Amino acid sequence: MRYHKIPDETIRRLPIYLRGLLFLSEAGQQSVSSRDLADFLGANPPQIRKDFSYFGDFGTRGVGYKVDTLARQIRKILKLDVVHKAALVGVGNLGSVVLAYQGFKVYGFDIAAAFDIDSKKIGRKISNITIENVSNLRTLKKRKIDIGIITVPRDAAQETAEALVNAGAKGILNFSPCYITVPKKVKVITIDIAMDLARLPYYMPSS
Amino acid sequence: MRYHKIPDETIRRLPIYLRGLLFLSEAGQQSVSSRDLADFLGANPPQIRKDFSYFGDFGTRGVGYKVDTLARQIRKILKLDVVHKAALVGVGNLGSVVLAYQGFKVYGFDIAAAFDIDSKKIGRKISNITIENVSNLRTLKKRKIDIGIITVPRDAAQETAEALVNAGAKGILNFSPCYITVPKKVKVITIDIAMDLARLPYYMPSS
DNA sequence: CTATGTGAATTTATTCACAGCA
DNA sequence: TGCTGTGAATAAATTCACATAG
Repeated sequence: MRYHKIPDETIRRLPIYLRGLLFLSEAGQQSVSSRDLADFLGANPPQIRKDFSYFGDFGTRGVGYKVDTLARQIRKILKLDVVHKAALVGVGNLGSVVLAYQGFKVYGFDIAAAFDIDSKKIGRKISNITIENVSNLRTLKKRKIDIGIITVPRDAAQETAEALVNAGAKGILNFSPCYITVPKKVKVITIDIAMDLARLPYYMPSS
Repeated sequence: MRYHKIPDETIRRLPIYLRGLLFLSEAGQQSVSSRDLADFLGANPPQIRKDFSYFGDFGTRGVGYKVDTLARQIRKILKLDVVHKAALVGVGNLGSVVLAYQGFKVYGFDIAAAFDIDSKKIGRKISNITIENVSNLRTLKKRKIDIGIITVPRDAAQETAEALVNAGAKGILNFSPCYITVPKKVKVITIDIAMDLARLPYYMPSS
């Protein structure tokens, strides 16, 4: 293995591989070939092998990959091998669901705090998290929280992002349907499910 | 403009452009340059121009693009200029939120039906939709519903997909964290927000 | 003078074919 | 023999530079 710049597309796929490996591991499978994994995930084998090869020789020729070992390697590459604490801002409909969602845990995420601006919500508990006033955001650094999850209405997204960055957030998961500006060192990933749905008809046969 | 195969990446970006244009339109802006739109969306100007150029000459040199006209063009390209009826299967936590979500309407989507397997839920109403028994799925074609939204637990995702395809679905939005197999003519888009969150730490400075 | 539209150059990503190791 | 790892070939996407139209 020689030095290669790692394609962003490879990074985008690693969580998918990890998801599959965790499933196979739960199912008791110990070893998997690139072909089997590809079939399981709807991917293609050379792609998988090349993606892994950027990081080292993870497999055994003639055999395949050890499921658990590979999962651990990917976790490490993605820096998911340490717990990341996150704070959610905006406990409305969507925010409540994200807060209650259990699917983050397996990737090492712990939503450790929730904030809202509505005094009627403050003090209430959802999924064992007490909702705090947004003015408490400044306590994030002290609490070792470095990820922000934005589930406020669109108009408030930019200011929320800025508050999170000021409070020390290094990464932001933005559920508001808009672009937000942050300092370069902060990584933002925006999720807008309507955007995904919106390209479905293009690919659908016109009947 | 000559013939070009249209990149998938362009299709992926069109909804983002549309989102921005709709916002600008609401704000009363009539005209926009590729530079302004790029600034607003966090994109880059030549990219935007090239993307549009695949479909025709939408702009005016020296001036820019007419916001409303361009929005209408993109809608047409994405086939969002007709109403698409969708059926949601699995009215749990996530399903209820998706059902109540108003953000799809602006792109011409109408969640016209909801199904669940739990008899306690059947007959209840959410967002003016009465939850039906999944056995009613076979009525989809008659009701001109051609999009399925899967919000069932992972174990039930594949069978739900098959039921939807049998009922005539041409496109599926899958919220279950797994790959689902369908006939080639059916387009599936899978959304797994944990996948997006999972690549955030990789890009975050190690502090 | 401004901002689009686009061929050409460049960069990035995928696929292929097969050498190499268990 | 089987499946990985990878350089080379191919394909796809982005960026650039600038001719062109308003």
